[in-house]
Amino acid sequence: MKPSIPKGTRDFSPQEMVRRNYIFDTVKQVFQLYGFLPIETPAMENMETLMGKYGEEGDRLIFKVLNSGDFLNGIDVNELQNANIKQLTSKISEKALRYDLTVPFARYVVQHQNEISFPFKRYQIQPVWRADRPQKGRYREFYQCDADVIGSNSLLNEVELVQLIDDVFTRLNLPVIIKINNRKILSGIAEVIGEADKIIDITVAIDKLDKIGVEGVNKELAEKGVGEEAIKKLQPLIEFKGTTTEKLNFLKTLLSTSAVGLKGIEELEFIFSKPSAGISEQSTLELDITLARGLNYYTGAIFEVKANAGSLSSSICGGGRYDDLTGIFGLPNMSGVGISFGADRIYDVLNELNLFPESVSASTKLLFVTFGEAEQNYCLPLLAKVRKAGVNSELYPDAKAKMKKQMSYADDKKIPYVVIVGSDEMNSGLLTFKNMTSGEQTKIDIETIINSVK
RNA sequence: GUGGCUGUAGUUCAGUUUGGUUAGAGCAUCGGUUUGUGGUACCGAGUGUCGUGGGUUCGAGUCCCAUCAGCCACCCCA
Repeated sequence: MKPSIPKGTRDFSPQEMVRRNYIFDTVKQVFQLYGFLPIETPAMENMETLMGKYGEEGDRLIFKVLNSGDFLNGIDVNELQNANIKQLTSKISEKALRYDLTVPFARYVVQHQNEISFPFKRYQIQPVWRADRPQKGRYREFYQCDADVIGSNSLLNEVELVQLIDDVFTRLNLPVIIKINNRKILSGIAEVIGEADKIIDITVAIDKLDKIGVEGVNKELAEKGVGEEAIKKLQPLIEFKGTTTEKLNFLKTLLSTSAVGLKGIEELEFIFSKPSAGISEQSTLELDITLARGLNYYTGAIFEVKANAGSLSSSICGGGRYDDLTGIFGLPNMSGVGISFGADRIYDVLNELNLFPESVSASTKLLFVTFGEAEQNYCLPLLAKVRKAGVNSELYPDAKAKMKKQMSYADDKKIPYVVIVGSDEMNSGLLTFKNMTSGEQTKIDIETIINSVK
């Protein structure tokens, strides 16, 4: 059998893991800096926890887990043949792999509401799974790094999240463009053009503007049954260009008859008025009226971040405010706002742009090379001493291995120093100490070695 | 769910156009030159059901059909 792994999944070798940890560590540090606390939730959730939260497309992409044991128990042949997939699925599968971290978090909050003091700021870094067709920047198993504040309506949370995003990407040295919009504005627009019930179709179409252009958007709108008149009304909005202030003023006129729309504008004005605290020079903050985001549960601000360099055009971070995610689980009036970093996509971008720092490794510094068991025994206490001094070190384990083999091992592992021990060294107590970068070697005692390696 | 491209050694690929003897190369791995010296040198070694199944043919890695897998794009998304 030829070994392989499922489509869309990957192994991570040491070099990749070191780099991935660099991303996770950076994100985690910033999360903690902003006062978020960690939680974890199980890989699997009950099916009904997940279904229906992500739209129709989302349901299709949820990985279902087959019931254990005789999963066909109680299913008759007719049912199998008539194949109402949805109904059948619910009978043979009660669990599913989590699709994101936000919905499990909402479930967690409801379930643990009595232990939590609100507002609750949590972060969560775990893999999620989607039964999507893999392609560039898209995997079936990938890590999300989420930070959410729940139980607070304050728009200051939105402001903080923008700064947090900026902080993370500044630390990663990655120039990004942070786009903001507000679902209320999109609702207002749908309302004003008289197609309030088509809000989802309209936002999805508008979202594709920079990809398929004005004509493409209009075509899609028409296909979805949006009236000609309504599409016409939409044009000035789609084509509008200007500064943030200009955009907001323009929207105020356009949405003057929509209470929701005006509320959305007010919220955005607040957010844009605050971060005088500062976005770093390498990041751009932009109000993008066409930003929509597919997830159904967003109700207020929405965020999306794209790398300002490199070939990956999809978003590397996204989020928004949801007013009633916990309502479905029985806890109403609990507003939350959060963002999610896509670690794997960030990795791809940093990798392409060569932005990983050179020295992100904590590997072995010193290797003991010996000629046999006697030498190994002589080295063991020395090894313990070196480790006690806090130096990452190891002893080549196979006593019969040739020197060449041991030296190659050090070289492959990029171990900077080697200590060679044979009978001479054991007799004199002066060990051969070799600097693998310069090739120089000297005979010194173990204390001197520790001091020069530290 | 829709469309396009690609499957040959551990890996990256050549060979497919125009069917013809024993299917090659780089890298990696292992061994040796050197029983106490790596990264540079030289010598040597090994591995393939040519993705799978069927068909055409005297003969198929090469042509045809099916199937599976991977990649890319759409949809959607981190």
